[in-house]
Amino acid sequence: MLDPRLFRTDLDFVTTQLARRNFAFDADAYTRLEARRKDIQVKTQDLQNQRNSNAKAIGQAKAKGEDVQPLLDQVGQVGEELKAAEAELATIQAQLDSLMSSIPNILDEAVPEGKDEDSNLEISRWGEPRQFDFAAKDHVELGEKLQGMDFELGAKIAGSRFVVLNGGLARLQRALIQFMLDTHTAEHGYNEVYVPFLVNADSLRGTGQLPKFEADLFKASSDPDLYLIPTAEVPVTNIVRDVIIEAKNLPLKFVCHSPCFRSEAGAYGRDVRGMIRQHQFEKVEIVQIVKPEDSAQAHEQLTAHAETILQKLNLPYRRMLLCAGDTGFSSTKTYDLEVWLPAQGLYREISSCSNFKDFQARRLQARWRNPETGKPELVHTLNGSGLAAGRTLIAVMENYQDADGRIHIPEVLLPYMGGLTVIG
RNA sequence: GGAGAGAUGGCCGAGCGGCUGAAGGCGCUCCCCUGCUAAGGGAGUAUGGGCUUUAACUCCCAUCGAGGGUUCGAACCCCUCUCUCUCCGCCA
Repeated sequence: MLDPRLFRTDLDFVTTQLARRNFAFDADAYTRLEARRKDIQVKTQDLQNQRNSNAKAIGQAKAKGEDVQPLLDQVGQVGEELKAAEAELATIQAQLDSLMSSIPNILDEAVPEGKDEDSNLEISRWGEPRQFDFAAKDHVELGEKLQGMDFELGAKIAGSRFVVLNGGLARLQRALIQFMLDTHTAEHGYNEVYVPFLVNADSLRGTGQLPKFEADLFKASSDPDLYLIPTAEVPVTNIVRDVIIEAKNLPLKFVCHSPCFRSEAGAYGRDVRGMIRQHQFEKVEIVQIVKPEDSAQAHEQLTAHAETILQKLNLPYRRMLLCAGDTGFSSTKTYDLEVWLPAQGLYREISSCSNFKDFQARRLQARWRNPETGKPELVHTLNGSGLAAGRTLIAVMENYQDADGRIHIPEVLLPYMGGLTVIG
């Protein structure tokens, strides 16, 4: 949710900024709605004021033992009028809310123009892709050969876009998760949390998945309304919903492992092969809640924390700055980390690190008390994958394979593998 | 799943249908007093909105778990829901 004041003070700025995203904002419709809201709100509050002073007068007259009947006769129609005005205000307010919550965040100045991923900007590269003296196999082939990755079984048990991992590969994924959690808590100062994997609609509104992206979610129950989380970002960021945080407690840094569930509606035919795009996958998420002045720096830092994982695993990657058209709805600026997949010979998204500034905080009413003003002010929220475990598993398999299709365990994972050094 | 009790400011806690946005206490902030400490005295201390062509103040509106209702008027009465606690049952 954007700042309503920005709309009142600089509507042109809002319109041109949203156009960068190819978001057509109807400023005239907004202006008309806002004018009506103001009108009716003033009228409603006027009537409420009348009602209150009438009621007060009756109360006082009664206390003095006077006859209140003449007063009662006077106030008759205020109630009806007020009721109508309140109903109208509620309708307009709902329209305005629905309009406002469908508007994406304003992009950071640094975000390059462009309509899709082809315009994303490469910021840096790390690591040298390994030279293979044999034809590198992809993870599907490797997984089947090792009898550690079974998509048919996943399909039998659940359906398409599900997988069953077995033996060493299942353990390798768990090792990756453990390694990531340990690194972020011990070296990067994050606090590990365990959270609900089913969330209510309020939480999804807070982080921006609702109302616009319901189709991407799995709804688990209608009474009560519960959804499977598409990312731990949702429950973790909602820790601070409706909270006023003391300045001394900032920044808050959370790390959380969770399964993620995505319906991938609209992704039919894309990435059908293998574990790239599943309905269920494991991810370690890092989240920061910071003072507004710190968020730009925190964004760099948080992205570097995710990069550390790739570096320790010795997986070549590059950092991309997403262009205007590719940046997510709630984000002002997003870095994607893309890991090298040798079988396909390309870099593939494995982490997405975003600065939401106050966009989520406004929906969440997540605030801090600014000691300078003594007033509650909105915090800035950030998050990033640190990393997507399923895709990291793929990257390790493909980058650490040998000519016989065996997977060598990266050194940093050895302590988590119970003595296993090679799978296969 | 069954039976019962409850939800009021940062915390505890009072609250008769009518000057109650809310007593009192604790905490916190500022001031006074005291040689230091302790104690004492005074003042202040919710959030959002109306609000925009400045800012402050005054003013107005809303909010006592949430949503409806009754009423001229609801923290208080009625209904629905959510959550918490106690006991019983079940369970990893």
